[in-house]
Amino acid sequence: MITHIKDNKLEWTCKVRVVEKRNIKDSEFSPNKYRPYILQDQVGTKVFAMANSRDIDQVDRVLDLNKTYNISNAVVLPSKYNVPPPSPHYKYIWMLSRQTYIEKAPESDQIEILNGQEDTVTAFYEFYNLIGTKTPINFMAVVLEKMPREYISVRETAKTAYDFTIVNEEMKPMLLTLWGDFAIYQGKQIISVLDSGRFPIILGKRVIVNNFNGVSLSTRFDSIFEVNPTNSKSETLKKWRDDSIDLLKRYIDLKTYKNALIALAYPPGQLKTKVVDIPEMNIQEKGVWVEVDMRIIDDAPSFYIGCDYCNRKVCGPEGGNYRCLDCGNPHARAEKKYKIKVELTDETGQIVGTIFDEDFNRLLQITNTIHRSRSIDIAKLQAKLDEKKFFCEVRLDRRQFPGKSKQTYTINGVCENVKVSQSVSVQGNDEGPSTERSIIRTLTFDEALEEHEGIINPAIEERSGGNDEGTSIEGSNIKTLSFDGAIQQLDGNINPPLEEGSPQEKPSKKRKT
DNA sequence: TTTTGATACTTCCACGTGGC
DNA sequence: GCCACGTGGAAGTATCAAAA
Repeated sequence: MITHIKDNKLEWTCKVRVVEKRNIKDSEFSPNKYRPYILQDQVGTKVFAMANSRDIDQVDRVLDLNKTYNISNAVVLPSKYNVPPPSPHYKYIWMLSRQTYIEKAPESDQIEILNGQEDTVTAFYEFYNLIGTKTPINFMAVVLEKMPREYISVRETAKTAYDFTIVNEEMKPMLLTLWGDFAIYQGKQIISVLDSGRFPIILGKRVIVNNFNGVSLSTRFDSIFEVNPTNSKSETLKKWRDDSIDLLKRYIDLKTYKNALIALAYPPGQLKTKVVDIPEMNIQEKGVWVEVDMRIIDDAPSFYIGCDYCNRKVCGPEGGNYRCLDCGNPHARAEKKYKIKVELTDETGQIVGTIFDEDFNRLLQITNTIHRSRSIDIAKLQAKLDEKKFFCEVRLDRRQFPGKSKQTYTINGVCENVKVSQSVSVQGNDEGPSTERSIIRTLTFDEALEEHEGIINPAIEERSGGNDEGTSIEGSNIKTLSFDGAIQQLDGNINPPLEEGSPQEKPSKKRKT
């Protein structure tokens, strides 16, 4: 047992499983490098082990993740630092080197993982409620593509960071940002799989949920990843992936990651805040949802020219191709980015906020106004907005501009508030079981398609895929976006996911009222 | 030799000083 | 001697990446 090993005076052998291999790191106080490992014995005690500069490569070739070894006579040192060890009662560190006797245990004699709790995978629909909480979570997903951003400008420096779009088996899309070493090691590994034409499965541990792009995942210093993990949980996801390749490719073309907020927050299920209460609330990280009328304040939609990926302004011609110096996007396209001021009103008060490009385009889609038209008639648009109520997420804008007199708000995730004929639910803040999941409701962006009442369509299968006029996505027969973020394929040649727990499978099992 | 973020900002506390 | 207050360093914590 690990707990019996406290010095180097005795000859010892201990059977352990490699439960974590962390990335190689630079030593804080010397020019050396080290690689940390976490080993676990049969009773669940964990030990922090590491290999140093000149031994890393050799030790690494022997120790495989999730395999069991008999390790003898490693150098054992007391931990000098205040950082909690992986098992609080064992404050020693094992130094692994070329002198360490490491023997692979036979397949019949492997240590099974004992601790279920810390390996629990968090479901995507819980992510929205975890924004800004810094809670480390685990997740498993299919990686769709690498996004063009190469780095993030943090203050005066550019920090390496790669974004990937990922989806789960409910086709909920979102971004995963790998910072620093994670971009260099795991990022490159993922890219090489993607480059070979396959979509890897990724198991991530101890990542946090951020509000970038509405909702996204981001690494912490101690995050770990497994690309194409070999455990039983991943088999189901793998099978689903292999059955859904065409749908995944379609998702890439449609840039569905831009719908992450609507997909993961599920606006109809969110608690609505009254407008009058907003100024009193701290809503920087995760906003609050309101149910409002919308009035456009600007006479004409204002815009700027910016990077098609990171939205940052560039002083260049619209349509130009360039390298974005703000995010490193090597094939950036200078696009018109809309930005309009609107007034949101409910029965308690009103508030002024800004709607940026993505949500402005959503507004145009909702009102069936021609996408990216050269001149948008605000009066006509307003007339269409007047017929509707909207769900929006409101966040406090923490940026201070010169001459900014009062607090401003940013309006995200704009979608139409339509009557929901059946009650639907979403995972709330309570710790309810995950089976209390909503059924898919389809939000139509194409008003002409059906009468208004059909905008929420409970029965996807009943829809016919015939009339494609007015669809907002050119050359595609996809025309609806569910609140769950899944673009529905209507011609039926792709099977929707029907895994256990998928919304279609058990539409109304346990619904909250 | 070798240790799980770095940094900017905030809060806390010991200590010094001056007034009473 | 006690208290209020200021100061500096230590300790703790919040932030790091939206768009003008």
